[in-house]
Amino acid sequence: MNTHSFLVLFGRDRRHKINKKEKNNKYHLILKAAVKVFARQGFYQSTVAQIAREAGVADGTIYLYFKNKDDILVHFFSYRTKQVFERFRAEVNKSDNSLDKLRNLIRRHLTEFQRDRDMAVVYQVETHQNSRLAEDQIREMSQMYQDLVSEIVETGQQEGRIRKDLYVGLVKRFILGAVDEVINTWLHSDKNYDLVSMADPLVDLFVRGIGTSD
Amino acid sequence: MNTHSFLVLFGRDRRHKINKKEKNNKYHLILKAAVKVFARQGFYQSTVAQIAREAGVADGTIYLYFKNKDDILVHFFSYRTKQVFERFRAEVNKSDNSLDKLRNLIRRHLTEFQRDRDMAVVYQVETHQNSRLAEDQIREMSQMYQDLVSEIVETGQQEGRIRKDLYVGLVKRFILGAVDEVINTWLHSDKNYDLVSMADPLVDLFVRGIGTSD
Amino acid sequence: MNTHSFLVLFGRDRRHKINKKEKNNKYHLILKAAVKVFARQGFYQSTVAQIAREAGVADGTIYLYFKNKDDILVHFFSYRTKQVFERFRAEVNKSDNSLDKLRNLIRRHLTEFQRDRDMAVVYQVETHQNSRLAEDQIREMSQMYQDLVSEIVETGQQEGRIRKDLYVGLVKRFILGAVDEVINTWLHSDKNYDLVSMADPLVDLFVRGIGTSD
Amino acid sequence: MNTHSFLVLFGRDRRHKINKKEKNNKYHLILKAAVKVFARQGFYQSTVAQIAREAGVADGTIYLYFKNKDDILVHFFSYRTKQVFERFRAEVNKSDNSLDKLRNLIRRHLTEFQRDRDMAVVYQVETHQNSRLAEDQIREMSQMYQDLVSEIVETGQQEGRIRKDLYVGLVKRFILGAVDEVINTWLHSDKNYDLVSMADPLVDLFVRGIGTSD
DNA sequence: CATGAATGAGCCTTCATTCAT
DNA sequence: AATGAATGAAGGCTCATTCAT
Repeated sequence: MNTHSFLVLFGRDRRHKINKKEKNNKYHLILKAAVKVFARQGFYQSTVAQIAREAGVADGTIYLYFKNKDDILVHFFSYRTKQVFERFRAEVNKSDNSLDKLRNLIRRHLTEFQRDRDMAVVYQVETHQNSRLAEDQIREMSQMYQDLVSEIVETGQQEGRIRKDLYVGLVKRFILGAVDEVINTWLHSDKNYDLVSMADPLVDLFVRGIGTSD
Repeated sequence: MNTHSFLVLFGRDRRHKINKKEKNNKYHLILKAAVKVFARQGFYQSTVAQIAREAGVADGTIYLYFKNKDDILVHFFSYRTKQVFERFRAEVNKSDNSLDKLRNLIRRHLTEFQRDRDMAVVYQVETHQNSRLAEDQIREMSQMYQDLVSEIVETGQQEGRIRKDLYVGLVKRFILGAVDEVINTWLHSDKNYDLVSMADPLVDLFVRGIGTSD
Repeated sequence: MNTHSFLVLFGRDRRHKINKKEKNNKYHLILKAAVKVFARQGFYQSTVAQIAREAGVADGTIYLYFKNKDDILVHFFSYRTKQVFERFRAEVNKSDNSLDKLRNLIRRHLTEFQRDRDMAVVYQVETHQNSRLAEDQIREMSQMYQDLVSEIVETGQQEGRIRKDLYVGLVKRFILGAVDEVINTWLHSDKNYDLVSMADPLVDLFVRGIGTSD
Repeated sequence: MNTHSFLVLFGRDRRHKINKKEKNNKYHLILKAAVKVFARQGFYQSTVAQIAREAGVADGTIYLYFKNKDDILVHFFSYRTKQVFERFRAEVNKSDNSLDKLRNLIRRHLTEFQRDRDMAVVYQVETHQNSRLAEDQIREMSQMYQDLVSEIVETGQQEGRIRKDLYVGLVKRFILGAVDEVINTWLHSDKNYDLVSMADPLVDLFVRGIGTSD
């Protein structure tokens, strides 16, 4: 007996809630199917019919949950990706040490993107597009990430673990860019290596650079 | 015997020369127009008619120089972008010192992408797509870039300027990723700052990292 | 034996009455809502969902009272409009004098159409359509109207008040057409004048024409 | 050898003109086909595919000549119907006598609408619609017609042939309405009688009315 | 070589209708 | 009886590509 049947048997009066959940389920069902299709073929190469087929619903059903095709992408960013980025913050907060914060962030980043490859692909593509359909959502997430790095750098500088002569704006791009590229390479590879194992070497590069100390 | 066969028999040489030149001109004309349109609207959002209008030719003319719409993008990568990447090599060769090589590479990279913004946009988008129309070309260029970094790292290690305990494969992504992100941010900004000025601080980060030495 | 059969056996009368009344209520509710929506947007531009919303019922409920969308229009004509046209007859019967009959008819016509603007619009549109969904109903009403005019003319001819050298078939169209156009103009105006006030001048035109007597 | 090949052989220098005409022809071809389909099924029941088939062109070709489906109707009114209404004016100008002017107008009206039945149907439907796609064009034509009637009435009043105690605004609707209804009835009949033969009896009704003189 | 009118496959979206609840 | 989520057929429109001139 699983959680669901438990609710059915003992939680009858929660009927409305269950319905709510089922409705929610279809929303998520379509969203997940859409991201899968987008990941495989790209947004513009994907058809609503393909998404519907992937989700196992009729074409028209899509429009009960999303305004139009574009809207699916917007929802993906404002729901799924935002969710992931909020986990990043939680991870950073787990430690007080700046370098641990950084390591936690990178590890989590790679972990989440490895776990949900479809999300990773769509995220990569869309954030590098010029005319971004989910412009606002992307900007918001980017800001969230940069704030985390800012916080890490500031903490590190106070601790004396991070250099004080840094242009923080550049550090943000430096870190995000490197992580993105590691993910991007993984996505275009055969993916038969562990993405998360890149975290520690990467952090090492961030902190110590490639140069010798002298 | 019609007009055409007359020219074929008696006007061959002259005709061929003129055609060659015109063809070349129009080929580049269309290519440039296409990249401009792609940069503005994305590949799939751009229409052949728009490219033709931008180039000042008829729609049908496009098909005298390119097999189809996809082919334009392939040509862009195999012609224009390859050209740029070859300049990177030349730049790296200008110095014997590994860190100078690196600095030269990054500077040239930023210089070229700042100079031709349309190319930059199309390059960014296309290299992050999953289903890459110009798969082969992109792979080739990526390889070219990575070879440069490999060479720099090896040189540096021999010189004692670059750490020996590095996973070179990761260093490549580390560097390319950071540069890409700096460019990407610039492309999505108001572009009223000098991209090339990011080169030296970036190289400094690559070499020394963000950590304090102790 | 279930709840339903219990009611069938012991509660027949009461149940039927209630149902009949509720059904009737909802039937009229939907019909009125439909006409309102049709008047605003035209039949084909109106959706069943809009009608349902306007009536405050669920989409599916419509189909408990009407076979399909077309059927609503048919019912409108066979119920509402027919009702109106029957009042015309009553009005004509109120007088024995042919010209009074005519005046009463025109007045009533304008009065009813001014009172129920939605009906007026739908009637106007539908009677001028080529492929009439409510073909039979419209034909029947048209016949009803023409019979009234026939009767008026015949009475008038016997009284010596109406010319005997008339092609009665044409007179019918002459009168109905003029009234229709007066209504049509009113419907497309700002409607801030009294439609009924047109009755007497109109009857005057019907009777005396625009020419001088000599 | 047919007409076409004759032109090809001997009429070469008219090449451009022929093209121009053919182009024009396709515009008219589609317009005519569209009106035919609209007349048969109504605007909203007609599909672009049907129009294309009727015109013998591809669906997409429609959009080379018209912005969208609505635009076809607008063009119909601003081109074809306007043309007809301008002939009305010419006809009215043919005589100086007010009653002859009126007779000429009515005759021409019935003649043109009998000649082009498709136009007649579309005109009837569209002018009685509430939400008129060709609102402006219809208003303009209506005005044109009313101006003609105004002119006729004024002339007649000066001549002493038309009563001076008339509300001219009503006379316009009185006349147009009756004519419209005569046409409307004809359109919904088997059309095996001559519409134009209604002109004289109708004018007689307009001028003398149905009443006896005393 | 160059043109651009014509094509028609394909896609997004709407909406009348059904049916499980 | 009533609901409204789900369906899927159908239609307007776009646009890459062709080909007669």
